Amino acid sequence: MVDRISDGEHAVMDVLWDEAPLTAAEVAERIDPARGWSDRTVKTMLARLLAKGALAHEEDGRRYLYRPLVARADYAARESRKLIDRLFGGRAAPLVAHLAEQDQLSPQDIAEIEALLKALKP
Amino acid sequence: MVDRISDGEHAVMDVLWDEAPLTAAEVAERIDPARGWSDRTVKTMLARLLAKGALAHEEDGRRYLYRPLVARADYAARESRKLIDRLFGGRAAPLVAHLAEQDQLSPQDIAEIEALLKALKP
DNA sequence: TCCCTCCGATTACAGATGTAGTCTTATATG
DNA sequence: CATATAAGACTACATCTGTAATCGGAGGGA
Repeated sequence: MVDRISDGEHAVMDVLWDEAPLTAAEVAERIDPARGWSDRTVKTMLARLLAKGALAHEEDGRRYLYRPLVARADYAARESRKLIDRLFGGRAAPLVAHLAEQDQLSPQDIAEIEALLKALKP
Repeated sequence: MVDRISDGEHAVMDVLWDEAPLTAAEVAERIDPARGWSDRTVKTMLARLLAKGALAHEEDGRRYLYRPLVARADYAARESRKLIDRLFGGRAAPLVAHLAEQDQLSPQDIAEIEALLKALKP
């Protein structure tokens, strides 16, 4: 049911992934001010996310409390897979290789990833 | 100038990243048949990619030869960075951690990445 | 020479997206 | 009690995308 979360919708999900449930007004307060959104825009995003099943809402007096229905990790997994499929032939290693070539890995990143991989090995 | 390459446009870029220059008809032949596109659709994509500066074309008699202006690696870098910024707080290590947790790394991936990282270290 | 065909250019049109504005209704306040 | 507000519901509208169809001109065959 949750087809695709657009970039704008993602900003709303981000807020609710950090803290939920929240009212529409509370979500609007927490949206990255850099977007310069009016609260109407936030309400539109909430309505669209509800319609596509990414959020649930429960009544709280005469307003709603919104809560995510998709987990951030699930969404991240889907998006990562799409990127890897589209750009790296479906395999993760070329993505890491790519990041490495582009110097997008700090020494700290490298250390962390090595530790991770070590832990993964049988 | 190359703002965003949509999913459909990406299918066309993929063909031209593999082989260029090509005529519109040649691109159409090479598009993944799974898309079921008419050649009109391919022409539309070519026109849009031209307009947004992702392709160049040169005349060849009464038709054009198209070639990419953005490199696949550059595009991959931009898209990877966007994903990492949006979903992983701008750091690559959590992405790899995430792939690991989701069992999206095969033993071969792990071996390859380890070798890569080893080579990166001073 | 005249028409058919193949190409690019232009136009179409519905659904998604960004970005709100207006309508309706149920409280809260004077 | 009457009315101003504030929430959600519905509507708006331009742009981007997917997916073509149509128009107009240049070459090639009859």
